[in-house]
Amino acid sequence: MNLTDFIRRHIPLTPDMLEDLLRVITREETPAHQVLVSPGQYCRKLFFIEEGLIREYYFSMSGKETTYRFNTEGAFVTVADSFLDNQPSRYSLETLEDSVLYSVTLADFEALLRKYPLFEKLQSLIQHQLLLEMKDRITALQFQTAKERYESLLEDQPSIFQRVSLGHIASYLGISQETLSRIRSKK
Amino acid sequence: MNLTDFIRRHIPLTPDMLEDLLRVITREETPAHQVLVSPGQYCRKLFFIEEGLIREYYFSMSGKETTYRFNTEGAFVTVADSFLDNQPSRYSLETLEDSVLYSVTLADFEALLRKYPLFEKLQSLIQHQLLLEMKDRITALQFQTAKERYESLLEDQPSIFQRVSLGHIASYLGISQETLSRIRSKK
DNA sequence: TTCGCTTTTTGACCTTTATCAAATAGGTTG
DNA sequence: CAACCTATTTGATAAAGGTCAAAAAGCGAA
Repeated sequence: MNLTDFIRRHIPLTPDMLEDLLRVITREETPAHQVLVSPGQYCRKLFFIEEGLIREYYFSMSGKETTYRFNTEGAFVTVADSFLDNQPSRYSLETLEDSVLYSVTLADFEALLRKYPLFEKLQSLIQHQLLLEMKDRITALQFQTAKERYESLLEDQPSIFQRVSLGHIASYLGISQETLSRIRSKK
Repeated sequence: MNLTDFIRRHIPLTPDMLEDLLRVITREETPAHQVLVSPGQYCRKLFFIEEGLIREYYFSMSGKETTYRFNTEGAFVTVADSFLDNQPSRYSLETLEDSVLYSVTLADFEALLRKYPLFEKLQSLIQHQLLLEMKDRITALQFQTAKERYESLLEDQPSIFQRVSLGHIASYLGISQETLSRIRSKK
């Protein structure tokens, strides 16, 4: 999924807009298992995934690692709290596959928004999707069983199971790897 | 906490802005245990709580009720997915105490944003706080124990325990009321 | 103060999930 | 193919939390 195609799905891109957009975005090819952001660092970029997979994760006080979210082709990714508020990140980002990414800095993105208010439509679209997804996630973690959450993920992002190791998926679901393995074998 | 005072904390309010603001907001005094939004309804208002407490909750397929969030004085409240995307709400809102609320419709709020771009600062402030809070909540539900989540709530919103019944708090924490009661007694 | 209602606590038991350890399966490289 | 490394599964046991039922505590109204 190409970034400009993606944008065109939601807003019409004039030649001027496209030119200014291309001026501020950077294309980068990143190998698998590359850490893009570590705890304490500033996440200064908003990424768009043209190809590949990025995992956002978190270290608990005990050093245990938990997957916060998987992002695949067509997704915008950043460590929101760090990027938006210019704070050191508590989360990490890493590629789990060879990836093709586009990135833009906050300043450039905001300049784009000011020059072409139409981009705000795109921004609010992304924000609203994110918000809805987070709400669903919270209610799921609150009252669904591990098996139900597993089945939801299987339905929503089936490809994840081919692309990501069980341990990462288990921590995303909030359960241990062994429990996930047992849920799977009973099907 | 007064709405205009709240706003003044973050952005300077000119007399013009204030006048236009007052023109679009409605003050309402709502008794306790009043349902403001039910599933299937459209949530057309953004509320500001001057006084009182609003609970946002959710019915699972089995009819079980889960508290999604508590909101108190100084908070902006709405059913985000319904308000922003003009969809029927899957969540409910109810007052748990006699409350003094201010409300504004989406159209009026957007008109205000267009006329005074400074209000965007307020908007993004609210959105960012919400986002951060939701992220924390997700990671907490993912890998913290019930006791740890209880302790976090006790630290972040101690007054909730004086104001809300245990059942509501338990579902907010993702545990049964009995478990919460046992956690409390062991302290 | 007592009755009735609601909320919270307690007890017994059961289910789910975590943890630790070991076995197995899969893949990669020499 | 063999050796090695990593990921996944399996088994045994323990801990956490759920469920159901009943008791106790709070609280308002008569």
